[in-house]
Amino acid sequence: MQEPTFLILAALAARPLHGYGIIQAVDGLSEGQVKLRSGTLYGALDRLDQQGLIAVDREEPVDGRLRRYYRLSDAGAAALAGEAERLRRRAATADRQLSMRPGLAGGAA
Amino acid sequence: MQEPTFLILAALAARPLHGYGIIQAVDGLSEGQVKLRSGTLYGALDRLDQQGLIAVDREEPVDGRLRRYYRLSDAGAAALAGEAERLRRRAATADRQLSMRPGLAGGAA
DNA sequence: ATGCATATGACGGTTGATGACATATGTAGG
DNA sequence: CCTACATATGTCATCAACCGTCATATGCAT
Repeated sequence: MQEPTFLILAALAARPLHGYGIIQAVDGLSEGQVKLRSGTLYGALDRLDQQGLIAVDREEPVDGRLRRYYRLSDAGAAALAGEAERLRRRAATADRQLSMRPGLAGGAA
Repeated sequence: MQEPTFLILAALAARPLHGYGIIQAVDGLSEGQVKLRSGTLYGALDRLDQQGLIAVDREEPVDGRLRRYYRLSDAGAAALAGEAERLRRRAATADRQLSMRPGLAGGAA
């Protein structure tokens, strides 16, 4: 799972959001590091919906246009939690390996 | 940076390795979760070399064939450390968001 | 002799992210 | 009034990275 996908799920975990709301939430969650493009977003939304990780929560007509809210499904929450755990393991692994790096003073070896 | 790339850098952090050694190291580091394909590996090796994150350490002729060892560069170590930190933040963000999930007993809200 | 681990590498296909574009309303400023 | 920007949804072509498969070759064990 890539970062944009991961952050979309994370954004939807707290509450249902519509497309533009997700873009803003991801911007906030990533401290401005990840600017989600609409191309990335709507493609990911379709994909995640098909995979059952998210679902349409409700549709509200605003200014004569349909605003679609998505929410995280139970499967999506599980996937997100699993991925978070995975990331933590990877980070720990990298640190462990870096501490064994040759030519480093203060190595644990 | 994707997971295979990340794990290649992590594998090389501890010591220089040749291609097949990296495949085995990644398998071990990921506790068998990530089986690196040779197609992924050699493509990533070329790319990371071009980016200056890894470098050829030495070349040893074994059985009439060249075995090429790569090592992590300083830039690669910095990139790996930065990415690890990034992963940790993402994991924490996801957990925080999940704890705010509606319909959950025991939410911190 | 058959098969498996070791070992390097190329090639085509798929997936997911990116960048650019199209479209439309509300709002603020000149 | 006109311009520009935030809000808002969506499509399309392209690209980067990964995946699966194939090709090739040696050493070792059965």
